Amino acid sequence: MEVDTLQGAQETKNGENDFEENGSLDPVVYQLVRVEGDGTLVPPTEDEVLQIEQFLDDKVDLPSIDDVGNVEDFFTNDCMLLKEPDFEEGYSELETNGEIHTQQFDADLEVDRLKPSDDSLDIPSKCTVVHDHKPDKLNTEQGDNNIVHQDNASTETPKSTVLNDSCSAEKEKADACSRSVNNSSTGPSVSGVTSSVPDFSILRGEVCLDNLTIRELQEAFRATFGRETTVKDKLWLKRRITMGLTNSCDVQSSGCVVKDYKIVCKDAKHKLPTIEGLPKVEVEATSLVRFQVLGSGNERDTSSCSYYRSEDQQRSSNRLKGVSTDNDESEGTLQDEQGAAKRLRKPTKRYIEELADTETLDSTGKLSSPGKRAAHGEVLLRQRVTPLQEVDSLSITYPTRKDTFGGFSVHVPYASRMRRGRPRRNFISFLDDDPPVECPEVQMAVETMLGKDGEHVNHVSSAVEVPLMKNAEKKGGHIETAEKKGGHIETAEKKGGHIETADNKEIRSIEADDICRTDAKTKTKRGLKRKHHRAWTLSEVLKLVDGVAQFGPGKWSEIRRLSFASYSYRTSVDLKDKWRNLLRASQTQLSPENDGVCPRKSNPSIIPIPPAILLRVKELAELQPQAGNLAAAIKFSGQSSKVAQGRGSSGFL
DNA sequence: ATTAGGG
DNA sequence: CCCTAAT
Repeated sequence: MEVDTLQGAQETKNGENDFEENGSLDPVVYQLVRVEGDGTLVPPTEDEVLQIEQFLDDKVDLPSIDDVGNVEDFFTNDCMLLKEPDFEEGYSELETNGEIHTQQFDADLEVDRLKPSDDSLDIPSKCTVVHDHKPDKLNTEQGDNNIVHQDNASTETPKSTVLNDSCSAEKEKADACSRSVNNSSTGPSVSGVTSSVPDFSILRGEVCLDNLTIRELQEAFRATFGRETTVKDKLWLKRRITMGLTNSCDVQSSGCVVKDYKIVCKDAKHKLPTIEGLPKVEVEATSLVRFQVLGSGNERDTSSCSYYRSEDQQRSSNRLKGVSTDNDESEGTLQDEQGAAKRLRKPTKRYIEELADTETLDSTGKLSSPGKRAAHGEVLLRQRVTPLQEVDSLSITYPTRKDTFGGFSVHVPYASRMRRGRPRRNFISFLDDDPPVECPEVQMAVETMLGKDGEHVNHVSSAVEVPLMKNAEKKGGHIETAEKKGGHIETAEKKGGHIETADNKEIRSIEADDICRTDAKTKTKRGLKRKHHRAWTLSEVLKLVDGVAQFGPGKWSEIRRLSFASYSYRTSVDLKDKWRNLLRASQTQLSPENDGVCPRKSNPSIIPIPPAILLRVKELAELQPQAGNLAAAIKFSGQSSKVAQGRGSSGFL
C-alpha cells in the first residue's frame, strides 16, 4: 500500500508573519512526494505535481481581487478546503505547523462575528497524524484526490434512494416554499431520468438553500461540484454550494437563494459585515458575484420563491428532455445558414508542410502510411520534442534533482519547482514608494496580495526578479490601463513595472510564467517553449461563463479585460479556447447517451467540470443561436462517434 | 489587434 | 495550447 502525501515544510519566522500582525500567512513550502509503504519518499509524477499545483493554485486564487476585504472568508474557505470530512485517501496536505490552522480559525472567529456558529471553523477530527517524518507535528488534511475518488464512486453507483428522496423532498420544499404553481412536479420528475447524472434540477429554478434538507443539500452539492459528499453539515454544505455557484468565498451561510445556478441574495441585511467597509462599487463591479437583491429586505424567502418557479421549471424540463421540439426546426434551418456563414479557410501553411513532411518521410520509408493521422501525429510530436537541436529548451530534460527537506534527501523533478509560485515579488517597495492614499481598495488589495504572497514567495528563487524588470520594460510593463480612472497608479506602474490594474482595483504581479514565456518568445525564434499549461480553475471557468453571459460569446477581449483582469496569463484566445471546450463538454457530458459516466475517469487527477456550470454553458450556447452548438452540431454529424465518447480535453479543469 | 478555427 | 487565416 502506498500513501500519497503532500509534505509541507514551513520556514519559521518567529511569528513575524502572524496573520494579526501584517495580514499574511505563515509561509509554507509545499513539496509533493509520494510516500511509499516503507516510508521512503519518492518524487511524484508530473501529473501528480500538476494536480497538486492546481489545487494550490485554486486555493490561492480564491481571494482574488473580487474578494478584497473578505479576508476572513478566505480563511473560512481555506479551512473548508482543508476540512472536508469525507475523505478517505489520496493526497494529503501535511502541515508542519498545526498552529496555523488554529490561528486562522481564531482570526476567522474574530472578524466573523455575525456567524459565530459557523461550522466551517471546526477543526477536522479525522486528521491523520503522520509521524516521524518531521520534528514538528504533521497534520494531514484533506487533499485533492479524495474528491475525485468520491466522484468515481458516485458515478459508478447510482443511488436511487437519494434521488427518490430528493424528489419527494423537492416537492416538500416546493410546497413549503410556494403558494402557487403546482406543476413543480415536472422538476422532480426529470431528476429520475438519469440515475447516474447528478440531479442539477435541484438547483434549477429558485431554491432556498435554507429550506433544503441535508440530503437535498448534498444533492445540490453534487449538482454543483459533480461529486458526492457525505457531509451532514448544513451550514457547510450551504456555504460550499454557494461558493461553488458564486465562485467566491464571499458567501453567507444563510439567506441565500439559488436561482438558476446563481446565488441570489434575498436579504440585504445578511451581507457580510466586511463588505460594509468597502465601497459598494467594489461588490457591484465584480461580474462574478452577482448579488441581486430581490425585493426589499423584509420580503421573506418564501414569498418570492415561488415566483420564478413555474417558468424556470418548465424550462428545465424542456432542457432536460433534450433539444426542444420547436427549436429543432428552427435550428435545423439555422444550421445550414450558419454552416454557410462559417468562416472558410484555406489549408494552412503548416498543414501543407505537414503533408509534405509526411510524404518525404513516407518516401524514405520511415512512415508507412501517410494517411494515418495517428502515426503522423506521433512523428510530429517527436520532432517537436527532440531536445538536442534546441539547446536552450530547458523544459525537455529535467531528470530529478536532489532536494532536502526536513532532513530528508529526496529526488524531486525539476518541474516541480520550475514554475509555480504566485506573485514572485513583494510589494513592500511598492507600498513604500507609492502610497495610494485615496484608494482604500488598492490598499486592501495589496494587503491581500501580500497575504497571498507570503504563502509562496519563500520558495521562489529571486532570480526571476531580474528578468522581471527587463521584461516589464519590454512589454510595456504588463499594464492594463483599460478602465483606469485615476492616474495615481501610473507612478506605481513606472516603478514596479509589473502592476496590472483595471478599474483601479485589481492589482496583480506578473508571474514568472509570463517572464519565461516572453523571454522564450523573444529569445528563441520559434516558441519551442510552450506556455506553461495552466489548468483552468473552477473560478476561472465561472468567470468565463459569467463573462460570456454578460458580453456574449466572441467578446473575448472584453471578457478578458473586465472579468479576467487579474489573470494576466489568460489571453483572449485562451478564453475562446476554453469556451469552445466548455461547449463541447456541455454537449457531451450532459448528454444522456453518456449516461453520466465521466469520461476519462481513469485519470482520477482530473476534476470534472461541475455539471451545473456545464448546464449554464449549454444555456448560453442555446441562448446565443449564432454559433456554438449549431456549428458544432454540423461538425459532429461527420464524426459523431468521436464526440459522443467525449474524448478530448474538454470538460475538465 | 481581435476573432475564428484547425491542429 | 499553438498556429494561422480572416477581419
